[in-house]
Amino acid sequence: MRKEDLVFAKATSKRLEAFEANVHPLPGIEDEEARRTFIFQIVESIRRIRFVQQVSNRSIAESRKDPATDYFDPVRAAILYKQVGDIDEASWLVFLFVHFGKNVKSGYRLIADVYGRLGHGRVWTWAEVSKDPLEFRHWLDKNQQNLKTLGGIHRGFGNHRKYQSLDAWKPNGTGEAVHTYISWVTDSGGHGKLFANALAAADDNPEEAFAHLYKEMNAVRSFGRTAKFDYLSMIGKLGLAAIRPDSVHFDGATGPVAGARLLFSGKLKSKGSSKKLESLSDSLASHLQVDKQVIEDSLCNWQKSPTDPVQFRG
DNA sequence: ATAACACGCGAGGTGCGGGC
DNA sequence: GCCCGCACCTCGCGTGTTAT
Repeated sequence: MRKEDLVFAKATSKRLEAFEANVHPLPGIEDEEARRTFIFQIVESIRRIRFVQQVSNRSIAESRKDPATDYFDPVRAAILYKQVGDIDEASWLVFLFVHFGKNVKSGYRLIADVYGRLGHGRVWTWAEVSKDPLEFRHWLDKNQQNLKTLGGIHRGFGNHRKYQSLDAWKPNGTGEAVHTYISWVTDSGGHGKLFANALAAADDNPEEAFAHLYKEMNAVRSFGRTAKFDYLSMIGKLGLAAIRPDSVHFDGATGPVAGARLLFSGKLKSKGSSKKLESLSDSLASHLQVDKQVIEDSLCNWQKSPTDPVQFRG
């Protein structure tokens, strides 16, 4: 661990003790090994979540926007578009990033080849795709097989999206997800207005606006708990809207809930509603002075091996 | 050795019914 | 009405096994 991480780990340790004394016991980390591992996971989560901000502060090559090159990176591309004030294109890239994810083997190849129409000239920019979503779906339908295997190159979804289908017409396929996303956004008149409306409804409270959008985003087909949370968190981190997770949002989660169960009850199997675990986790985030996403993320990773610090992969 | 195949599974999603 | 738990669905991936 780097020096500043150690300083932070020490502070976190103190705050955990205060939480145990004043709010709720943490039987899951009574064991010293488990406690060290949990703190380690928090440090790791913060590092990953800060990564986006750090990248934003460095200069980014223009080729990151180009799906025809190996440099294509949807997050860096989104940062570049945001820097020139193109909120629509930046947010659209965040959507693609969350929908397809980053595959362990093929990286962003699937996003690049959907966004870049398999290298056939034009790009499915927000302007193009939102103008005629049906045209996109027909293109997707025609290129199902090509997207999967053209040139002997495998293109896959990321681990978080392993249940997602590339299908253009199925209710839970990519076509429907893209189409419902476009409708959701254009119904408000674009991303800028969509986010502005949410902030206005929330009196500019970043957490309330997040909660508002989290509910609204049910309109996007196949975007469940994880995708909504990741999308809106990323929109916030990139500064595309001044929003921030209001809660760990445990509704329908498995991994993070298991982590919370273990932390707050000491057992993986125990009674106790996920609503209760959710509010305890939210409270923990506040006490540790970290973003809700940090707790959500670290609980999930910690629970996989509670006494053994494993570096996050994939 | 490499490809084709089979199988179990997962930081998931949706819908429904029961309990409060 | 909210919240919970459950059953059932989904689909590509990793892993191991069998066929070339």
